[in-house]
Amino acid sequence: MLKLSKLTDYAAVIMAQIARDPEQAHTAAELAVRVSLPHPTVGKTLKMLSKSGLLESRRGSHGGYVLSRSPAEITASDIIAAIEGPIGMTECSHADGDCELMDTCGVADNWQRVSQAIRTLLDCVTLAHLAQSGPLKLPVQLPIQSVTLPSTTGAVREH
Amino acid sequence: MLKLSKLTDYAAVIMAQIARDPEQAHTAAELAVRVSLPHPTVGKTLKMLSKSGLLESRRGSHGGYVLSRSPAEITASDIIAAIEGPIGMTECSHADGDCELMDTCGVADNWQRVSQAIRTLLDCVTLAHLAQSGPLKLPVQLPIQSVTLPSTTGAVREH
DNA sequence: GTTAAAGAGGACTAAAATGGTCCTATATAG
DNA sequence: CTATATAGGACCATTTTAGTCCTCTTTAAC
Repeated sequence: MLKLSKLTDYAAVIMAQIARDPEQAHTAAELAVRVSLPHPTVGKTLKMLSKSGLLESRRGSHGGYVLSRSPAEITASDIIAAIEGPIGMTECSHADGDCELMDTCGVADNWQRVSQAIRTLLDCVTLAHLAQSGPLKLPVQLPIQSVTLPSTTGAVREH
Repeated sequence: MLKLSKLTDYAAVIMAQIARDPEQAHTAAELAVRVSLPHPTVGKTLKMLSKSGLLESRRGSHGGYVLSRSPAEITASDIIAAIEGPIGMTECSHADGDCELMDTCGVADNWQRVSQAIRTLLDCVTLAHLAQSGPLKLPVQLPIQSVTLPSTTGAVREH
């Protein structure tokens, strides 16, 4: 399924919520109500986002969270990485290269390229995009310039 | 992490192994040795791949598995979907729309666009690509023509 | 100062997904 | 008839994930 974890999903929703009112500081309690999720869970998510530097927190009375950068400067990659750690399709796509199947694997290099392509894609999607309420009519080509894949004779399929 | 499951990883390695010698029928036992994985696990993976139509099986003595299409016509999407089911980053990106948080979510549409982009990307990666042993020097631009994202004022970041 | 509101940090539990094994049935070649 | 394979599940152990809770610290207001 290549799915995001629930917490990551929550994180995106919460970040979008904050992005729609970026001046205010938002408390966990308030956000929990807005996104219809339990307070402790929202709190946990906010802590993670804060710890990875996507949010800034103010403690004490009148405290809460604000975005540490503008919505256009926070990417989907950032949010995913904040909750799930480094983005990669395989263990070996980022790790310290201690996969014992390296020699019999034979596909590691190419999976890494694909992982890189997905990272690039997610780098292009900003919180500003995500926070937009409805689907927009204006299509924009996604630039994936930095992505390269090995060429096989005619093996790129057309769809 | 946006990670593939181990079984999917195995599936890719196994498919690549078969793709490198596509004439022969390969038994689970033989492939298990080649990819240094336990026989039962390889067997399970092969069954899944066979059930989704990526492999054809011949039972009985002298049996085994062969690709049901050429390596250039089997995509990474196919392999992932065979093991993990439909590709999508969120529950709602393919399901029957019964997410109870729909109204407070506000990001569903855009996640679905991103999911679609990843699907398109993975559709462009074929088994022929994956089966290539080493990293290749010939870079090829990935065509992501069919992918569109909502446009926000200048919110697409350059990298 | 005291108090109330808020986040920080971590421990803990319950539930779900995943990985892996094994068993029985069925098909096929020789 | 027998040996060799896959088909199809059942099953269990492990890991991951989700979710809750408790205590500590910080801050603002009175």
